Amino acid sequence: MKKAKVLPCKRPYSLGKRLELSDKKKARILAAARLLLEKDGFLALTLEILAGESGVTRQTVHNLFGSKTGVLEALFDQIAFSSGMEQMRNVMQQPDPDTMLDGFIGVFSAFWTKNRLLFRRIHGIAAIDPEFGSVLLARNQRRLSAATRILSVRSSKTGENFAEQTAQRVAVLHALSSFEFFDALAESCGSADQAARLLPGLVKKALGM
Amino acid sequence: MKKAKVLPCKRPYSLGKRLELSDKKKARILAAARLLLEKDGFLALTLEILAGESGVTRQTVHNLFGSKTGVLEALFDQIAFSSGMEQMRNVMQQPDPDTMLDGFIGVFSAFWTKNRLLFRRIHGIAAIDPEFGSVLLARNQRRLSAATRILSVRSSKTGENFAEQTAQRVAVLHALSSFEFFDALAESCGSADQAARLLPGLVKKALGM
DNA sequence: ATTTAATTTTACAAATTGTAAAGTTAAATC
DNA sequence: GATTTAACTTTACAATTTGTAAAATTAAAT
Repeated sequence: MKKAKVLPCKRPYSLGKRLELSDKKKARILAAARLLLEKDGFLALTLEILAGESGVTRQTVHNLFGSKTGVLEALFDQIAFSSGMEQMRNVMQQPDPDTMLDGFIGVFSAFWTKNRLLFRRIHGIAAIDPEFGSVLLARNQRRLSAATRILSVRSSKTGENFAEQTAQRVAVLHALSSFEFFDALAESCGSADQAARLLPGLVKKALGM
Repeated sequence: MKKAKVLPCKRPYSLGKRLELSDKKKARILAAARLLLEKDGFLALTLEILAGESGVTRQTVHNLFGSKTGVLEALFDQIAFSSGMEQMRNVMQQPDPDTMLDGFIGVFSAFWTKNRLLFRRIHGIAAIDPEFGSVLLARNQRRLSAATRILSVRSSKTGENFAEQTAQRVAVLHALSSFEFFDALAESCGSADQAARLLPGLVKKALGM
């Protein structure tokens, strides 16, 4: 005789501790993904290895992130929204545009330094995979609008209000504060710290300040 | 009765026309690889599709290039050693360092402009795959030594012979003449041509000239 | 004790890269 | 023109990896 399958009458159920555990696993997976990505690169990072390093099964990775690129997008979001970037708030509230500019450069130098290898991989993925590339555009956009604001405020304060020149300066500042340039400069200098020391003066000279 | 298999007594054989045909196929494959790479990126480029577009079988691609990355390395070599770069000879033979510098910037601006999408992909692959990354280092090295020469000659002519400052300038010039910076600047400006127009002045200001 | 849902286990399909062998074809040589 | 040579194709197969799906397990919530 079959056991009659009882129809589940829905009962309220809050996740509580189970959600905590799940979040911890998510965090472990992202941490492992970061290490593996930095160490061996995107091609060598398989979900099998990632799951093994995280202490879960491959299917759990799928359940939590949907796909391989899903893991990377989550990792990118985690980095972008947390460590180091919250200081941009303060920077953008400074009254003096020169102080803003220094803060802007400083925050991004620190950010690129801290996450250099990871961003190199992530930008690499964006460069080879147009679909993933769109993920980065939003971030770039925010840096662009910050650069625009800084230079607009400055040009209105100094009175030199040529729209064209400001647009050109914005482009230059945006390019000089990009990860790509920072990484290239750090490579040329021999260290990210040296690049961070060089950058502020370089930017000012390039902007003609 | 079996046909006795005749032992091949080696006879001289020069490839002649067959080599030509083979080279044409190679060229067709590389051309198709470039288009596909630029259009859809590295992940979407499969050997199956590449073979189809080139009018050969997948195994022929393997025979000619060994592997997928083999195709890319061959493509990279083809670009790096041919189109546009031969002008660097002339540039480096100029007597005046300022002329050299202008030529240096000009040649690379044109080179990056011409191969922008392709280099974006190639640098992307290098960024995600450490093994492939080493392929780019040699090229970067040649640009670095050119930058070093230009600035050394210049500092010895102007008399300002501080080794430290020259080293710093070399690093800056190397970073400002990198593909990564050019691509970022072109993105900010809206076009590669505009970036190419901006770059010479920017470099001079950044180098304090 | 029962219900719930996260996680694991297990199984499978599809795509892709890579390898290998036999057969085909056309150029080069005699 | 017949034979040799090697590029190329055809065909087949193995390995890896991603992605999907269902049942079984487990531990938390009720």
